[in-house]
Amino acid sequence: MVTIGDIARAAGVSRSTASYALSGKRSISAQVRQRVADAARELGYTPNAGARALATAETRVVGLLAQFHADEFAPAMLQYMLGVSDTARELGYDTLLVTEADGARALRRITDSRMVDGVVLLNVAQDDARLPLLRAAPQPGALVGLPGDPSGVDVFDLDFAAAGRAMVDHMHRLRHRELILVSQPEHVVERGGAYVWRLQDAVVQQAAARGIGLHAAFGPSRQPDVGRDLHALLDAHPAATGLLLNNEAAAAALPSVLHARGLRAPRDLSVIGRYSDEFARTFSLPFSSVESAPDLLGEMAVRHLVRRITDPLARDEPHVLRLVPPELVDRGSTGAPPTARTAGPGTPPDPHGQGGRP
Amino acid sequence: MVTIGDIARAAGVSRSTASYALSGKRSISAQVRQRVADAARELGYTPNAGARALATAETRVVGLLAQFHADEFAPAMLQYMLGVSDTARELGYDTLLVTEADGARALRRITDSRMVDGVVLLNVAQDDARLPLLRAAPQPGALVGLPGDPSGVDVFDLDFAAAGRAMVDHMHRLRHRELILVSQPEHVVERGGAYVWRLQDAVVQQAAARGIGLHAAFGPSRQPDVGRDLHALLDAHPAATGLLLNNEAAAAALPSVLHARGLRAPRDLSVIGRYSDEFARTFSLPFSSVESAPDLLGEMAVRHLVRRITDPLARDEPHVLRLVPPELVDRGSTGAPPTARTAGPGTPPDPHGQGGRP
DNA sequence: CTCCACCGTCGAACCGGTTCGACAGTGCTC
DNA sequence: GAGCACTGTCGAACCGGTTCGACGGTGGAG
Repeated sequence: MVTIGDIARAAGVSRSTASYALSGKRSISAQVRQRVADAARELGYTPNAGARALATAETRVVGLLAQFHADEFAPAMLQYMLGVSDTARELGYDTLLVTEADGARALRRITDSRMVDGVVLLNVAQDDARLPLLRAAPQPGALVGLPGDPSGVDVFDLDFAAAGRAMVDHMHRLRHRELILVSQPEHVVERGGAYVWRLQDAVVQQAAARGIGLHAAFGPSRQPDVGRDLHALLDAHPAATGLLLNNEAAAAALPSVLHARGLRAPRDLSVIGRYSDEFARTFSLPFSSVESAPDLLGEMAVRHLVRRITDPLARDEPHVLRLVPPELVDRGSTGAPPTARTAGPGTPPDPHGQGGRP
Repeated sequence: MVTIGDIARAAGVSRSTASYALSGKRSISAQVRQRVADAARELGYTPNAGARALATAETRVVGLLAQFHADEFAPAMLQYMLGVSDTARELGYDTLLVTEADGARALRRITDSRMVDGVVLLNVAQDDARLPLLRAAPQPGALVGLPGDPSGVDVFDLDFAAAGRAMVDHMHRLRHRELILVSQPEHVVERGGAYVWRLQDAVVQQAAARGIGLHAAFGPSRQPDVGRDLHALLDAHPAATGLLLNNEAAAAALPSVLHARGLRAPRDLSVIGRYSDEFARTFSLPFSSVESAPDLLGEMAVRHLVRRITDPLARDEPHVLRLVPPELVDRGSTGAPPTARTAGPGTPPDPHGQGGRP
């Protein structure tokens, strides 16, 4: 391999001069600078990353810790990963992807060995085992996902509570009186997927405040369960005229379910999901949704992370906790409720009698 | 940070002795070995990755080059990535994820700077710009995807030709006489996505050999185009009784299309896709499919790559080109053809008159 | 008892960069 | 014309590991 010594020899200068000529950290005569640049180009010189890391104590690599659980919807994760990776590259950083099941051990490995200058954690749980390690690590960290204790790191997430309220309010404005909410699988909640109940609690509260009947359920993340469960929910609550989905798999399965039941949105049922526009287009999902903005969140996390890495002043700034406001993308799947959801006989319009607002 | 010098001092030995005690590359007395191990554990010693890379000329990192094109179906890529990443970790390697648009430049960067010990290329095109660079690089490389010239690297891919023949033969055994094939968007082919025409050519040939009528079309990769195109195809070829899909987006959109037309598989139309079982479960796809085995392919690529990295004998072994045989996963979406696909009036059973086999 | 082999340990060199301090040479000021 | 500041370059040290060659000490063979 070609080293800086080779460049120096070719340019007829010392190694240190070659280094300064390339980095520009000291003034170097124009002739020497040119000779060094020419030599580097001709010999095809690329600095050895390990040697540079050793000398400068920085690697220009960020760690990306993604955890994949069997009961979660993996494809949604890809968009976060791309947001992180693309932004990192734009800022001159490479991305070390870690998908190890034991995220805490992996985090310790890459931080202790100084493989990375900073770390982005995806899919952060309420009480995330990786967090204490990250706080103790010498490298800064940024999270996508809000943990119970956000201290010591920069946190970025969708404002799930506001998203829940926006969903309910949208339905309320259209005069819906009874809604179904399908959340993520209960396992996700048990594991600490706080965003599930952040949205759910907000939906429940806002529905109560608006005098709207609400049926909240956890949905599976896989077929055929998720389709079966959707059928069961619609069977169980025939008076519900609106469906809120905080579950990508349920959204993906819903078109088949609706068609099987001869229902159409928004004629028979209004539907709002919570997923990205990219996701909707890729999977042919015709439902309005609260944009989850994975690429944006990944990008924000990396930008803040890199600022903390490179700007010595930024290292001691107070940590940010940024919840991006939800944006409802209208794909025309909501409208006024039908008088009764099914044309079938005897379905009462409001069997729950929760009444309207005063 | 704690270095091997700290360990050596704590254990009362020299740095070299500490190194040998930890690596076991020379015989060391049991007492010293124990003292060093204790010191390392108590002080929480982890070797500095950069220093080790500099000294040993290996990083224990593999590069993963994934290219995302706007007109391709991104989620399918995730499974390849996980296959690579998980297997690499199992073998003691970390994964440097590169999603840069200019894959050739990225490849040069990570190989020249010795950030990686080897490279896996995903989504390899017929005439892939990254390939000449990879052959010239000092690190070994493995591909997922078959290029025009597979020399100098290990290649792993699904046997798309065999997959095409298997699809046709399956339909032929069920006595279908007219089929539609939906491939990837034409842009994918133009860019060099050889797998598209490897499957398509095989389907065309095998159909001709079996005396089956075939309508081959490129499908878009996004909604709403893909749904519209499926409708148009079914309109244009009312006599076709079987549908072959080499296009994930089309498979994802098909359930809605079928329901909208009042068709059911396999009663009215037999369907075979080409995607992974994981993919089918995640996206609620009820169609039989040729398993594309992304995790397996990623795993094979990494295993061979690591063997070439670590085994000095393996470096000079002839390169392998492994096409894994297709496996048809039966989800019950194929059956005998109906006498006519639609119950509507006047659809001739075999308007193309290609006739059966002798 | 001597010689030799082997075991366990150490010091030094090396990997390929970066950076600090020194210093020769130049041009300016007074 | 002496003193000074500044510019451009160099040598050496350092980052934190690994590894080579040397060497003292021990035990066994002859």
